[in-house]
Amino acid sequence: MRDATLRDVAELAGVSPRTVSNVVNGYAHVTAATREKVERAIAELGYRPNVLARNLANGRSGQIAVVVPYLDTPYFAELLQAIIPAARKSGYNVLIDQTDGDRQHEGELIRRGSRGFLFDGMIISPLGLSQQDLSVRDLSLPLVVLGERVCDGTFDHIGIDDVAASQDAVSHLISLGRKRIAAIGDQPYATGEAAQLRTRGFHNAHAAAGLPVDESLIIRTPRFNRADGATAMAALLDRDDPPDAVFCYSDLVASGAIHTILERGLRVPEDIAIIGYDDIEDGRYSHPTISTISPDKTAIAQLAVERLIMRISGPQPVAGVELLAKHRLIPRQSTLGRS
Amino acid sequence: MRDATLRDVAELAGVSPRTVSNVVNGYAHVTAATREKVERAIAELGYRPNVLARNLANGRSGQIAVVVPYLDTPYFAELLQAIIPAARKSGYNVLIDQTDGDRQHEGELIRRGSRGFLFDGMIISPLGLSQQDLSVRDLSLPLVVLGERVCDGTFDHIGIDDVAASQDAVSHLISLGRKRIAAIGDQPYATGEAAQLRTRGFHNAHAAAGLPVDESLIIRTPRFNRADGATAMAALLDRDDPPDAVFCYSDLVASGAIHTILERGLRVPEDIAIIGYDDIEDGRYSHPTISTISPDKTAIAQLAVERLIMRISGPQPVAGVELLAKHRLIPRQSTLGRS
DNA sequence: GTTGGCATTTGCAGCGCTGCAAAGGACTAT
DNA sequence: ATAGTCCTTTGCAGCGCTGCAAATGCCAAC
Repeated sequence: MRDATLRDVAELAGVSPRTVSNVVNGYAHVTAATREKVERAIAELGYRPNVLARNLANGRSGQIAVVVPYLDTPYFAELLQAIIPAARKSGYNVLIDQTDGDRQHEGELIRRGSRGFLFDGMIISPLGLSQQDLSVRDLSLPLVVLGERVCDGTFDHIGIDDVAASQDAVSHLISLGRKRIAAIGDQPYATGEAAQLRTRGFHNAHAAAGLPVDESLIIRTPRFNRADGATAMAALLDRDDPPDAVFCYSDLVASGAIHTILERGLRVPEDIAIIGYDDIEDGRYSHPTISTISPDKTAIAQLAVERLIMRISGPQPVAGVELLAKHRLIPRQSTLGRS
Repeated sequence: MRDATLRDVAELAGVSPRTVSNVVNGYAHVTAATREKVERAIAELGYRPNVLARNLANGRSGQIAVVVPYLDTPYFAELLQAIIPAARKSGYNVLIDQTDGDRQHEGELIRRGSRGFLFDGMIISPLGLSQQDLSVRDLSLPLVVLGERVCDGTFDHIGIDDVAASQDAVSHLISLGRKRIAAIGDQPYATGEAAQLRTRGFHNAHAAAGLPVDESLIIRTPRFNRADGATAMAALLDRDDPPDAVFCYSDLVASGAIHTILERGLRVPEDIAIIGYDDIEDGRYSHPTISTISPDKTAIAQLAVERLIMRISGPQPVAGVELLAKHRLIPRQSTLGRS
């Protein structure tokens, strides 16, 4: 049978459709008697407002898009897990998009491609987009950018202090007496900003300790995944002078690196200490457990949603702000050993 | 500035709005000349069809909901990663919902709660819902159920042959000469159907090999996560007669179990062999790598989307079918050792 | 008794698009 | 010349809801 509409309810309750709408939307000036009549009719007919029609009428979709490069990367999955409830609490649905880090795809999204009317705003964690790409986007799209990007003032940006966090990680390795420290995950190109910040933190930590940096120990990888970590680590181990510690730019990289080390019969952390980045659940259960930098994901999610909704409902344009969530160092077995 | 509408384009091109609509939708009988005129106008105005309005007009939302218990469980993340492109290829957007396995939440969804008009159909991987819950759903909602559930004929169901797969896993352990084999992940209650099927496979394998089953080695867990695996394994190790192999009902459980074993200074697989289920990426890089049952996730995703779309567009009602995707045993270090 | 003010309810129009069916036009067959 | 056919384009109405502003009713105040 056809779904009940506002009009059906109105008829049954003996009021105008507009009044039913008022009741449904919690409009203040409705007498208790009317409200009750209407509510009874609603219950009787099993009426549910048609979100589509509502959205069309008021020009809002009630959905926000969250765009990540890879859904199956634990860090993003965990972040999404936090974003969805935060958005729902504010009455928004989340539309998830994965781009595989494809610049074109990401570009189409921020220019509001074919599906542009489907969401009121977007939280994006760009991988392929450069700073420049971001500035030619559809400016009418409320946007919050996650991850390390310098903010150009037209959108909001939320992340953690990558330089400081990386410095913390490397200082931790140094404090354990490690001298030859490698880094896995540097990226030279325009879109590798996050990587570059981490590399800067790597240098800072050395400088702070008066330790020289062996540039050849900074390994570049195309992505931050396990396979890249494993490969890069293999290259390091093939050298005559392998490192005694490695700062990995993600926990996945760390996981791959550890895999390679153990495969070769070496020990973590006795032979080589490893620290990662992101604090994914995996690292708390792997063997050894992985020391890491833990960004406050809940805070990031919360901030991102709040900020986006503010942009959606508030008057445009608002100057973009840069918000930093907290992070902390979590030492585990991969640096401390089994205690 | 206001977005261009169909009418704007029509005016500029000097045709009726309906004709523009025809062009946009690729209606066959439009002369090349007209089509070109319209297309030029579209380009000039930067017109993009308003999906919301379109959906309202034709009564379709163009979105399908995919409901999983936990987004950050690698298995579901990997499955989603496969479902999204499959759906998009057919012109559908995916709306992701996580329920935390909450029965109420899942129940509201399949009864088409408040957001009911937002999607045309649903793919759900239920955790809290029992067979009975599923049958009182909104029957007008095209539904595809994932995971192990017996199909009641009103919806489609897609999974793998859990009993056979589990039997394969346990037979593998037996073929390696293991005698005291434990199982972690059994669930007695109505919603633990998947677990019960796996337990049945566990029994079958023993029977096939003429090996007795020690029922006390079948450990129940509330969920299939790492923490549960770790706890259950600890209980097994605390016994006077610990097992020499464990069949874990998910790779996460296996990961947790391995964690515990290694923490206690025992070796995998020398002391205890472990096999998991799901083939998540994690297990290919952990140490040791985890032997597992690999369900064909791409096939599951493909089948689920195809079947759902068929239900959405086809004439209702169609009898529910039971589709099985392939699975295979992937032996790795956690049973074979380092080769 | 009348007026003003407020609480409550209503009608209208329209969000931007498509389904439907029919009108118009060109062409062929009779 | 006329009817029949097919291709192309069009108009109408309406999907179900809300913004807006006006209408209605009620009460206190004059």
